[in-house]
Amino acid sequence: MTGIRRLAQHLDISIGTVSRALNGRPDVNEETRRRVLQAATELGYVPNQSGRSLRQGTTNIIGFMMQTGTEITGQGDTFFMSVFDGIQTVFARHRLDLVALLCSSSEDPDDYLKRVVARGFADGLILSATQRHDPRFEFLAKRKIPFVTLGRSLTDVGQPWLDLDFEGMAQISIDRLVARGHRRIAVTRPHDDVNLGHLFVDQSARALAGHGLALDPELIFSSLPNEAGGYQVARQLLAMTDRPTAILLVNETIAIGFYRGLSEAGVKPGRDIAIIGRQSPQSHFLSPSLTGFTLSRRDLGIALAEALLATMPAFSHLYPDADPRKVWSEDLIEGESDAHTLPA
Amino acid sequence: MTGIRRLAQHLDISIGTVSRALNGRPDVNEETRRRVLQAATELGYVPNQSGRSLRQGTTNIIGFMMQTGTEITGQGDTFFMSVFDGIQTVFARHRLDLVALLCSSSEDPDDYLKRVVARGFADGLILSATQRHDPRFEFLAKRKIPFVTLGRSLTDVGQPWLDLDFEGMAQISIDRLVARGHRRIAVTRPHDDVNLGHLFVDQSARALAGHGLALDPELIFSSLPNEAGGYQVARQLLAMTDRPTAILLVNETIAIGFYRGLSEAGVKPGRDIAIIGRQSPQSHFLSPSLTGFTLSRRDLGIALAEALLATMPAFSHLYPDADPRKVWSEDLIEGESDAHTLPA
DNA sequence: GTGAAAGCGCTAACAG
DNA sequence: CTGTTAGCGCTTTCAC
Repeated sequence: MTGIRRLAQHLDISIGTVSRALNGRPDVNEETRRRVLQAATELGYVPNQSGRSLRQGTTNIIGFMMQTGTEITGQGDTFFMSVFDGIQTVFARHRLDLVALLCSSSEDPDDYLKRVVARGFADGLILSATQRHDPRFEFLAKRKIPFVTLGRSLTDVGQPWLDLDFEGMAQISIDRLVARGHRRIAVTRPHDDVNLGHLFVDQSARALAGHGLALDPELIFSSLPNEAGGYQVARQLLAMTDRPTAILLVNETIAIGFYRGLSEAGVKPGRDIAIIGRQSPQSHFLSPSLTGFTLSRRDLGIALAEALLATMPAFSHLYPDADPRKVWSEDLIEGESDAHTLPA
Repeated sequence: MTGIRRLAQHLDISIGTVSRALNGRPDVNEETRRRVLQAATELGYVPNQSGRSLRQGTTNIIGFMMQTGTEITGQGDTFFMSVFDGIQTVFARHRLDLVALLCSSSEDPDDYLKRVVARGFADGLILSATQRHDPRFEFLAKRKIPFVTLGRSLTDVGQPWLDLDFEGMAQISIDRLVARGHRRIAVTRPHDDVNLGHLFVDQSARALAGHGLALDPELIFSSLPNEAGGYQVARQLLAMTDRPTAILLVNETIAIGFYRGLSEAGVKPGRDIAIIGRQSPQSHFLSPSLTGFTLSRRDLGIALAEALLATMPAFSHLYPDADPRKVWSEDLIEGESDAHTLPA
C-alpha cells in the first residue's frame, strides 16, 4: 500500500476525497481538508508525477533546451543561470518546475527535441541558440506544443520570441564610432548559423551605409563564441596590413580573449583601437574598461516566462498583455575601450 | 486513438506485441518486430514517459541538481556544460537522459530535493555544491534513491562521491611557494559552508605546519566564488599593512577579479605577489599567465556517471569496478604568476 | 509467438 | 460533502 491509497487508509477516508482535498477543490469539508493536509505533511506524501501526468496529460514541467559542450553555448558563464532565476520567479507562482533539457553535443538537436516531445516530457519549452533556419519551430508548431524562443529566426510559425536588440546595438555602436572619426570598422560574428550573427552583421552594414561607408568583407571576423575565439580574432586582426581602427564584439565572452591578444602585441584598447562589446561578469574586470551593452538577465528570464505562459491555454488569461514578440534593448555603458577620437 | 494503441491498430496486431517488439523482447517474430519498428519510425511513435514510468516505476532520467542565480554556483555554466557532456557519453549507452534540476535561489535546496524525489522524477541523482553537513544525503539514503555527489561532506551515508583533490592542490601549492622563499601565504575560501573550503584551508594549514609555518587567520579570505569576490579579496589584501607575499585561489572564477584588483594598485603577479589558482577558459587569457591546476571536466563527468550507475541495481553489473569514491587529482600548469623567488 | 487483461497512481465524473 | 469507479499509456503476466 503506497501513495494516495496509503494516505487514504491512514485517514480512513476514500482516495477521491484525499485527492480533492489536496488539490484545493471547493467541495471538501474544511475539517477533512485540514486532516488530509496534516497527514500528508506527516507522512511526507507528494503525488506521484507519473500518475498525475498520465491522468491529466500535463507534467507541470517546462523545459529549457540547451546544448552541452563548451564551444557551443556562446553565452558567458553565468548568463543562463541568471536567466533561469528570472524564469523561476514567474513559474513558482504556478507550481511549474523549470528543468534544463541537456542535448548532448553528439546528438542532433532536432532529434533530441522530437524525443523529448513524444515522450510527453514537458508542457512547454523554451528554446535558445535559434538558428537562421530552425526546423524545431515547425515541429513544435505541428505538435501544438507551447514554446517560446530566446532568439529570432527566419523560420516563423507565429511563435512568441524574445531577442536581444542586436540591430540596436549595431546601430548605436556604429554611429558612436563614426562620430569619433572611425571609418574602418570591423565586426565579429559567431562561426555557425545562429541567427544573431546575421542580424548583427546586416545592421552594421546598413548603419555604415547610412554614413556613406561600406562594411569591408575582410573586416567580418567569424569566431567561436568563447574566449579562445576572441583571441583568434585579435591575432587575425593584428596580422592585417590595413587594420581596422575599431571593432564590435557581438558575443559576451570573446572580449577577454580579444583583450589578451591585443595586449600581447602592445595594442591598447581606447588608444590604438576602439572596442565596443557586451558587458558580462567577466568583462567588468577588463582593463581598460570595456564600453559595452548590458542587460538584466533576470528580467529577460521573467519576460521569457511570461511570454511562454501567455501562449499556454491554462495560463494565458493571467497574462493578457504579455508581449508575444519583443526586442530587448540593452543599455550602453561607457568605458575606456573606445575613449579616443581619431584625427580628421 | 493514440499512442501504442494507434500503432497496434495500424498494424492490426495487439498492443502487447507492439510493446514487446519495441522493447526488444526475444519472444517476438522477427518479421513482426521489423514491421513494428518500421511503423514506429514512420508514425514518429515514442512511448509516453508517464505511462511507462507508472508501470515500471522508473523514468530513465537522471537529475543533476544545481542552484540557479549567479552568486551561488561558483562554477560557471561552462564548467558544468563540459561535465554534462562527459556524463552524457556514458548515459547515452543506456538510453538514460540527463536533465538539470534547477533549484531556484529562493527555494530551500532540501525542500526542492524532497519534492523532486517524492514526485518520482528521476531514477538517480547527482548532487553538486555539497555542504560540510548536507542533509540531502540522509534523505536520499533513507528513500534509497541512487545518487552520487560531486564533492565530499562530513555527512556520510556511504554514498559514492567524486571530488577534486583540494588537499593535493593545497599541499603542492604550499610546498612550491615555500620553496620559493614565501613565508607569509594567504588562502581564499568560499563564503558559505561548502565543504571544499574546509578541506582546502585545513590542508593548507597542515602543509604550512610541515614547513614550520603557521596559517595566519588574517590571511584566510572568504569570498563569493565569482569575479567580484576575487576583486574584493584583492582590495582587502592590498589594504593590509603586513601583506602576504603569496596567495592560493581556490575557486576558478575569482582569478579574474583578483588580477584586476591588483593591477589597479600596480601590483604585478609573479613580481610583487605570487598566485596559484585554477585554470579555466577565462584564466587562460590572464596576463601574466596564471600558475594553476587544471582538469578534464569531461573525464570528470564520465567518472561521475559511472560511479552513479555502479550504485544502481539495473546497471551495477556493467560497472563492477567503478571507483565508488575518488579524489580527482589535477595537474599544475606553470605560469608566470608565481615565477619570482623571494630573497632569503 | 500472440492476444487478452490486470494494474501502476492518480484525477474527474457521477451517484448518492 | 463523500465514496465509487473508469481510464490516462504502458508493460507484463497468463492463457492459448
